[in-house]
Amino acid sequence: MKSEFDLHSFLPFLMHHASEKLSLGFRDIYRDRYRMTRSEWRVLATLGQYGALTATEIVTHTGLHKTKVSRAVFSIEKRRWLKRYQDENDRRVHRLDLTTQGKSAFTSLCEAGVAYDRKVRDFLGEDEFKRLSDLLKRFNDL
Amino acid sequence: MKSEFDLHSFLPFLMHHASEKLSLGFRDIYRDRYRMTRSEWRVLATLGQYGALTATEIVTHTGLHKTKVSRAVFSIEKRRWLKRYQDENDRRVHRLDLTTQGKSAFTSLCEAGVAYDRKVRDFLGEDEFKRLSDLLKRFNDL
DNA sequence: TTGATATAGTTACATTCGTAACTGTAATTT
DNA sequence: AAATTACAGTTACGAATGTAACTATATCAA
Repeated sequence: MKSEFDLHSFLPFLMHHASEKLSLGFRDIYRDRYRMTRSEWRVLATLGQYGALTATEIVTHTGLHKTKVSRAVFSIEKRRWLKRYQDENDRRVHRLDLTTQGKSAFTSLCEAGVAYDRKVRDFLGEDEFKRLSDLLKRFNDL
Repeated sequence: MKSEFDLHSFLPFLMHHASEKLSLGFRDIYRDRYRMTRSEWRVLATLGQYGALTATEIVTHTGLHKTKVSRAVFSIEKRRWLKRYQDENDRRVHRLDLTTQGKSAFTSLCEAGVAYDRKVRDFLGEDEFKRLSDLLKRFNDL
């Protein structure tokens, strides 16, 4: 069958491959160290970085589906890595805040993240790394 | 909490976002047109492009997990878009080949793929598009 | 006020996924 | 050739996912 279409040069395919390779490399770390899922890692990282947030704010920051956030929050709470505080003005809302344990897990994974980042930078080279980051950011506007 | 780590500049995160944006844009097409999943689309595209293959060869080409391929093949077969032919020399193996209907679905999606590709090219600009493709390909060696 | 609409977050359900175990066949070793 | 090992592909099962429906609360409009 003849065609001008080639799956292996199709950008969604290429991008997905690269993305999986990259994500799984880091996932091994948080999975092996803490048995965390990707959603959990992202929620932890967001709370670690921005401090106390509501679930909806986490959705905004991460782009995760709200059910994923809900479940991730529940499971992080079960580990006693975060606590909920009911908002006084709006009782639908819970402010979510990492506990000391949660913060220390976050710190530990941040270090791993920085190391992983360095590894990728070295692999691509600093210029290419920067170029790729900039290109990827453009997709927010697609 | 202070840290040199920033989730929003973390390459796995950036890449995953861009990848989802890109993949879902095209997924809408094959999902709405044929109610296909991503695995099914990839299997179809691979068979369309390379002609008759075995399931293992599809795994090699696509990087899909073999259970995904097995299920996708089954479901494409159910639509009568492919037929199996048992290999004469090795009875474990099935040669998978698209039917006329399968080929015509492939052709139709190829056209959509080319159009989508053009849209992304226009968005990024030809040079940047090329640069991005090349960068992504490097991740195969990571 | 009351009724309608919107929002925060959770839950139920059906679908999809990955791991591991399995079946059947082929290749290799003894 | 019998026993072992390797491989193609499928299936069972538990975990994760997305959609849609739901609960509770807040906001808006009449």
